[in-house]
Amino acid sequence: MMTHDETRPDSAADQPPSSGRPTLKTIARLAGLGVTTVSRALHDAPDIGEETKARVRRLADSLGYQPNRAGVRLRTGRSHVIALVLATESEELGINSQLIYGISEALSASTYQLVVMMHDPLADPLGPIRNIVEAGAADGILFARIEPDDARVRFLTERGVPFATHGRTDMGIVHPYFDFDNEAYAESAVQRLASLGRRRLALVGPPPHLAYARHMASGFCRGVTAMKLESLSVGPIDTDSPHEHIQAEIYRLMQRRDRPDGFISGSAVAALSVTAGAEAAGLVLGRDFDVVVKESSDLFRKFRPAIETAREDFRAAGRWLAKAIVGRIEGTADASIHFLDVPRIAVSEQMPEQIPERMEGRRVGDGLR
Amino acid sequence: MMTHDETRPDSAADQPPSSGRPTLKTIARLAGLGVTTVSRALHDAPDIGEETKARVRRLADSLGYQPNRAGVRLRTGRSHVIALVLATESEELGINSQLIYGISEALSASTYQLVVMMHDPLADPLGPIRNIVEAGAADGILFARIEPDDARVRFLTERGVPFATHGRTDMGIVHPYFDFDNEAYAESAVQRLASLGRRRLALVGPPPHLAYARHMASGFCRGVTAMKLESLSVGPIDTDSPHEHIQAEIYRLMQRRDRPDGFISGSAVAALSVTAGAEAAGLVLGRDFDVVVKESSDLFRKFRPAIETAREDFRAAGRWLAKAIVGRIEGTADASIHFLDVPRIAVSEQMPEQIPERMEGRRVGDGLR
DNA sequence: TAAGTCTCCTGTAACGTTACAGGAGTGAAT
DNA sequence: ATTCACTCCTGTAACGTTACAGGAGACTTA
Repeated sequence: MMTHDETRPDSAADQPPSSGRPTLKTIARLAGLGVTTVSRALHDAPDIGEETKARVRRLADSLGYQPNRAGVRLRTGRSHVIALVLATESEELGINSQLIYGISEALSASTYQLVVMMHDPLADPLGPIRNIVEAGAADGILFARIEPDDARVRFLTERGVPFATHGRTDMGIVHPYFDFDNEAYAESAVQRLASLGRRRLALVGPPPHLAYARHMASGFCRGVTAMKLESLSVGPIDTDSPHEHIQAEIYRLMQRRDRPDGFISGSAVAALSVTAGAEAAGLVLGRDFDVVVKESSDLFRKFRPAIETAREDFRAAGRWLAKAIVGRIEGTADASIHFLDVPRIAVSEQMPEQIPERMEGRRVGDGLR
Repeated sequence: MMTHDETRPDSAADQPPSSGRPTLKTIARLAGLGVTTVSRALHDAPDIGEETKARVRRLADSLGYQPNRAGVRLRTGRSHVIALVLATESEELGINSQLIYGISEALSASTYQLVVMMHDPLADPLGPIRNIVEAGAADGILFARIEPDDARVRFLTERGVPFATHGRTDMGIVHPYFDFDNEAYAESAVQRLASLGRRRLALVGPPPHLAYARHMASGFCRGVTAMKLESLSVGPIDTDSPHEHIQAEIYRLMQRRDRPDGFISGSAVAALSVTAGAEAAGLVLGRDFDVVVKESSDLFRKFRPAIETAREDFRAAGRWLAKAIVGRIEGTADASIHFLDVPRIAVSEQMPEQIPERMEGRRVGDGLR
C-alpha cells in the first residue's frame, strides 16, 4: 500500500486545494478555526460566538465562498433541485415558457435549481418521474396536464416525494396545486355570450383525458342550463387537434341550419381555427357569431379585439408552484395548499385613437365576475 | 473521541446502507468484489475480466443501480449539468420553449441535465453566468440573444468554460454556435417581395443591440440594392416593441404618399402588428401590401396564409446546441463547430378543399432559395 | 528454480460537506 | 477544592465515487 507522508501538513502555507475555488477548509485555515466551526458559523448555529460568526461571514464574503453543491448533496442527501416535467405534446403559444419563467424567477433567490425534463405520456404514464424518484435526482417535482385519475400523483404520494401540479385531479388525494378555475371560466363565458344575445353555443375544450376538460364541460353545461340556452356538440376535436381538423369541423357545423352562434375555446390557437372555419363558411365574427377564448398571452386581444378573452397567467402559476414546492420540501407548507385562479373575462382594450378603424365589433361592458 | 467499534462489520448480512438505494458498495457486497472493481467494471475498464464485467452489469441492472450524481460530481468535479440562460426580455411565441424542448430532447439520452436560469441583461451583462462559472454549477452554458460584441462570450472564452450560443458575434472569437442566416433571409424576402411586384420596402428588424439585427439589415440593403428597389426606414421600432407602437408607426407610415408596399418582419408578432397598422390605414394585405415574416411556429401560415413565412426551427436549434455543448465538454467537438440554418420562404399551404374561401390572395410559386 | 510478465482484482485516500460526540476554558455553586 | 453548568470550539467519520499504487496468482521465459 502507499505511505502518503502528509496526513498533517508541516509547512504552514500550503498549496491551494487544487481548484481555485474556496472551500470551508480555505476559510478555516485563514480564520484559524476548524472546518466544523466555519460550517456552523455560516449556518448561524447557536453554539458559535457572535464575533466568530461575523468574522467567518466576512471572510466567506470576501473570498466569494459558495458551498459546493456536490458536497452538501452527498452529505445531506438533498439535491436542491426542482424538476419540471413537461409533456412532449404540442403546447399552446409558449405557456410552458411562461411557466418556466415564473418558476425560475421564484427560484432565483433560493438555493434551488430548476431542471427541465421531457415526458411522452403516451409512451409511459410515469415517464421520468419514476427515474427522478429512484435516482434521487430532485427534491421536488412539478408537472401539469393532470388527468382525473393521475398515475403520477398516485405514485408520488405513495412514495412521499414532494410535488406540486398545475391542475388538479378528481382523486381526492390532498396535494399542492395551482389551477385555473375552468368551470367558472366556462360558465362566465356562457353568460358573456348570452349577454351578447347568443343562444346556441358550442365548446371546444381540452383533450378529454385531461382533468380540466371535465371542469370546463361542466361549467359550460351549468351555464347553458342556467341561461336556458342550447348547446351544440362539436365532433371529435379539442384544443390539441390540428388546425385543419378544427377548421374543417367548424366549417361543417356552420353549414347546418341550426348552426351555433357562440363558441367557447379552451385555447387561443383553437379559437383561431374556429374563427377561420366559421369565416370560411362566410360568417362574420361579431355579427354572426362570437368567440370567447382562454389565452395566456395578450396577443389576440390586441390584434383581434372582437374575440373575448380570459387570461390565464402561467407566469404567476409558475411563481406560485415554485414557492409551494419549496415550502413542501422544507416542511413549511402544508400538503393541502392550493390556489384556484379566478377567471376574468377581459374587456377589449381601447385602441390608440389614431387607429379607430380597428375598433370593429361592439363595445362591451366590464367583466362578468 | 468516539470509539466506533464497527469499522469492519462482523455479521455477514448487514443492514442496507440507510437509504434503499443501491450503491457500488451494495453491488460489491453482492458480487463478492471490491467497490473499485465494480466501478471499473461498469466503466468498461480494460483491466477487468469480461465475465466479471457481465456479472456486475447484470447485477447493477437488476438492482436498478444508478450512479449517485453527488458522489461522481464531488469526486470528478464534473456536474453533468448544462445551464441554459434565458433573457427575461419579452419573448416571441414560445421560441424559448421550443429551444428547451430541443435541448432536453437531445439531453434525455445522456447523463446531462438541463438547468434553466433567468437573466436580466440590462441589470448585469454577465448575469448568472459569472456565478455559474465561479460556483462550478454547470459543465457547459448555452445562451442566445447575442450581441455583436458580447461580454458573455468574451468572459467564457477567457475562463475556458465550454459554451455554445444561438446566434453569433462579430468578435472573431471562435466558438460553437447555431445561427439562422438572417442576412440570407432578408435578402430572399426582398426578392420575394420584388417578385410580387413590390417596390418600396420596409424592414421591421430585431432590437439593434442584437447581433442579428445587423445581419438582417445588411441582407435587406443588399437585396434592395440588387433589385433596384426603394427602402423606407421605419421609426424607432423593432420586433421587441409593444404592439401598439409598431401598429401606430406603420399606420403613420402608411399615410404617406410614398408609403411602403412590402414589409419584412423579424418576428411573427411584429408582423401582426404591422398588418394591423396597415389595415387600420385602410389597406388590404395581398392587394396593397405584402408581408414576409420569420416565424417559429406554423401558426400564421395557417390562419393568415397571405403572409409569407420563413420558418426558423428553434427545436432543431436546441437539439444541435445540446449536442454541440456536450461535444465540447467531452472534448469530442472542435470549438469551431457551427451551423448556419438556411432560410426557406415557404409556399402558403393548400387549404382543405372544403374551405376554398380561405384561399384568398394570390397563389405563389416555390421558395426563393 | 528464479525471474519476468501478464491478467485481474484490491484497499486507501480524497473530493467538500455536516452530524456527532466530545472538550477546553470560564465562572458559579457547593 | 470540587462539582456543575455554560459557552464556544474541535476532530472524526461518513455520504458515494474514482484515481492511484499496488498485489496475488498464473503463465512464460531463461
